[in-house]
Amino acid sequence: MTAAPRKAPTAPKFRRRADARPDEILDAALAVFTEKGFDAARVDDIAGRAGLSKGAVYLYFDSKEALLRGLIEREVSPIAMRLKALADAGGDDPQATLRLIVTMATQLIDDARVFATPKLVLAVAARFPEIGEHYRKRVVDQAIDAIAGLHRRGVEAGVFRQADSGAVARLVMGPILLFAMRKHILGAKDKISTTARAEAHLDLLFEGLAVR
Amino acid sequence: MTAAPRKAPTAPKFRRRADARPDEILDAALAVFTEKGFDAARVDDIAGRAGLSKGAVYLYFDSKEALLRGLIEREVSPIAMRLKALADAGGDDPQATLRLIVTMATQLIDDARVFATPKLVLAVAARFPEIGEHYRKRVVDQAIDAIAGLHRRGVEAGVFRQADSGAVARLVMGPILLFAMRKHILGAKDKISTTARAEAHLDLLFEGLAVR
Amino acid sequence: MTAAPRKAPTAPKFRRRADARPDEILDAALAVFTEKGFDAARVDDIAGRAGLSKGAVYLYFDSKEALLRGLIEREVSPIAMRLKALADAGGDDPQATLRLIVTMATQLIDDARVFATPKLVLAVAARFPEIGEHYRKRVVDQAIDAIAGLHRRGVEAGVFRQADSGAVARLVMGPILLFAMRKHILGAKDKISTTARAEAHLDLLFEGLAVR
Amino acid sequence: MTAAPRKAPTAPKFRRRADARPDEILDAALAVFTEKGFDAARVDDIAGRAGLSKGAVYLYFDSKEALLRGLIEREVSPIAMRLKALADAGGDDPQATLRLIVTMATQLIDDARVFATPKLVLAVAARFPEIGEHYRKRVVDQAIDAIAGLHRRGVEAGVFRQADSGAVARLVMGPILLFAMRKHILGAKDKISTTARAEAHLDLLFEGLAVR
DNA sequence: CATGAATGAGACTTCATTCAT
DNA sequence: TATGAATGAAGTCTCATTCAT
Repeated sequence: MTAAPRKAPTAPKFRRRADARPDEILDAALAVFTEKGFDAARVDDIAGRAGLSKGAVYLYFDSKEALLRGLIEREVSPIAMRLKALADAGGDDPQATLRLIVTMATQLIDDARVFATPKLVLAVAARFPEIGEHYRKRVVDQAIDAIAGLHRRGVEAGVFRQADSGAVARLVMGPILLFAMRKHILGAKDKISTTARAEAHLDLLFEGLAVR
Repeated sequence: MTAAPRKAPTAPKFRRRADARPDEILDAALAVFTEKGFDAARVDDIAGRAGLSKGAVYLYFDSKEALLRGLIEREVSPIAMRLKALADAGGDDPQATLRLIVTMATQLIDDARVFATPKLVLAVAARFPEIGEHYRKRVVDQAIDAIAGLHRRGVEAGVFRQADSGAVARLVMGPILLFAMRKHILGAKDKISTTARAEAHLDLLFEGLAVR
Repeated sequence: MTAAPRKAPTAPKFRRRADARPDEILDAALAVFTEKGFDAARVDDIAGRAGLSKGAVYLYFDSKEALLRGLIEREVSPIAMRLKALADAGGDDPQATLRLIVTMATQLIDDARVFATPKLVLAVAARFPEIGEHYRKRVVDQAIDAIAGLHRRGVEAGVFRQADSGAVARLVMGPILLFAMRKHILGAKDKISTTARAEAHLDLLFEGLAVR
Repeated sequence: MTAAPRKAPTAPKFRRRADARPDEILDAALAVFTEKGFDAARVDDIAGRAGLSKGAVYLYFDSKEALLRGLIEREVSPIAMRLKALADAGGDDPQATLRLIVTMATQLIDDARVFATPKLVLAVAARFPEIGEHYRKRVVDQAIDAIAGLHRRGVEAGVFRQADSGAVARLVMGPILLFAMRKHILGAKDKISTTARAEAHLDLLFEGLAVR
């Protein structure tokens, strides 16, 4: 609805920064959403962190929800792309490729900023199921499929044992996710070196548990 | 884990064991919180689902947040207890115990009601870090420790290969969690039989990936 | 959207007044809407005038617009009913009936409270065309039809000259409306006695209408 | 009454006689105000419809309210002038003059653009009483006085019956206003030819007014 | 114990107005 | 002149919380 006559607002304190704005706002939104959750985050906070007034945010995004969706989309796209590439490439030495993937994933996900989006998606998925689903399809399932494909090719090449490729993918990704969740969501503080962790994971992956 | 038992089914709808109330309210709270998230859930909804008026909820709980904390606590306690038992017991046949654990965990976590609390905790942890931490300490880390202990004893017994026990625990739990997350939080619909899944997981766990 | 944790509000100062509330609120709404117009009226004002807090208004009405619609409806219904009665009744002495109608209408519409709703409708119709249309159909056209019918019956009875009944109706109602508009909307202050006005109007009307 | 004339149709869209601007803006303002009402109209809309940026509007008008006042003033002035002329002139044949007035007024007011200002004034008068009053004094009362004067002179000339001149004026204008209001404000759709309507009105008018 | 009317803080969103460019 | 980014006041609506009954 509209309103009674407005008083003269004070002049803007800062001047335009052109079209970096949407991205800056999304950065701020990611930070605040991740910190407080979607609902508890106030648009004011986001605006403040982006160095803008509340109203300015609405110059670029229609609503708080649009902010969330735009954010997820921005974060999802490049990942999805990289994963697609991953899925297609890396076939000649499946073992080495898997090593690389595990090492990199372990390292990457250790970075709070990298895990910020997944964390947010997890928190928000109950309230916005399509966001969760979208993220799954474009990221989680993409990753799983990439690893499953890698496994299948490894089987064909005779370097991987015949097995349920989906289970393999979960065996590869699950532990990494579990660690990230404990650390970034549940506040675990344990300081294990990333490389050690990756090594231990790979070791188990390749050797299996049981003594033979 | 869900609704409290009613005494006489033919009894008037309004008379029940007075002390069942708090539990019924927590049941309702869990349902609504899980569905909508903590912030979006309205106390009114919870009251309604519990068959009470909003005001009545405040006879049993001081605040919405108290509802959340009480809920987590109620759900955490029995699990923590069971996990403690698990950690202490099951030493004589580590392989069989592990099989049992994986099978049961896979099965249990498939049930949306069982995963409701973890899901809620994940969603709420950014806003209430102590809740996340509490849950981690009493549940996640308990489970990890239990499995790690099992592994260590298995190593001593010569049935498990020497390895980083924490990594083993993650290898065991991670994939189960990953699957649950995809299903219950990210809305995945794939219908794989639980037992098949448990089997595949165990197979990989015991055999390792690489051909030897 | 929802929000951060709430502080404890102070207790309600007044106690329930049961189901007179909606009507009291509509009274207040009519007053404030008429005074300031729909947009400039603040729900707070309405609530205040009804002796309630802002929030309480929303216990009874979904939105400010619902308030407006509810209000119009409440005001329209009894008028529509009376007009319907008018249309059906008063056939035996068309001249006397017309005298009565003009006198009463002139008198009634002189009362600012009576003209408050038409005034509001006029102000609001551009923004809410259906409200305008609804009011027209149920009130304005009803009145016009009633008078036109009266004229037609008068013609049949031989007491009114043959003429376009719609034009007659406008000749009867138009001047009354014009006066009301000048007074209640455009702030005219002229103090002509209502009866004198009605007489002058009737005089002009009958000199043209009556058969000679 | 509407868009200002463009010089060369082939000229660049951006160059026009600089002083046409205010008028173009007022045209746009009238359109938007009439459509949505004063409060609901956004300065942005007005600017857009005038082919300018929001900021540019403020180069010509101090505020939204100034826009409204300037608009009313612009629309009022020529009418007021014409009415003054009407009042002074047209004395020799009062009957013919009245015929002319009724016919023209009926025709004119049928045009939505002509009635746009009265419609706006009606909608806005509750919020800005001075505007309503100003409009009444300069337009409504001018018109009434003109007709009343015409009547008086007609009485002196012996062609009109002795009567309350104000009532006569209302009898002349009221029906025309009523029809316009139904059509332009309350959305009535009836398609009666203007001339037929004027004739019917005049017929009724003269049968009562004329000396016999 | 239970109800539900009432409160009031607070958050989202809109938009008149300003001003550097 | 003209633009359009930016501000911030203000208003609608929601909902946790309270308390008379």
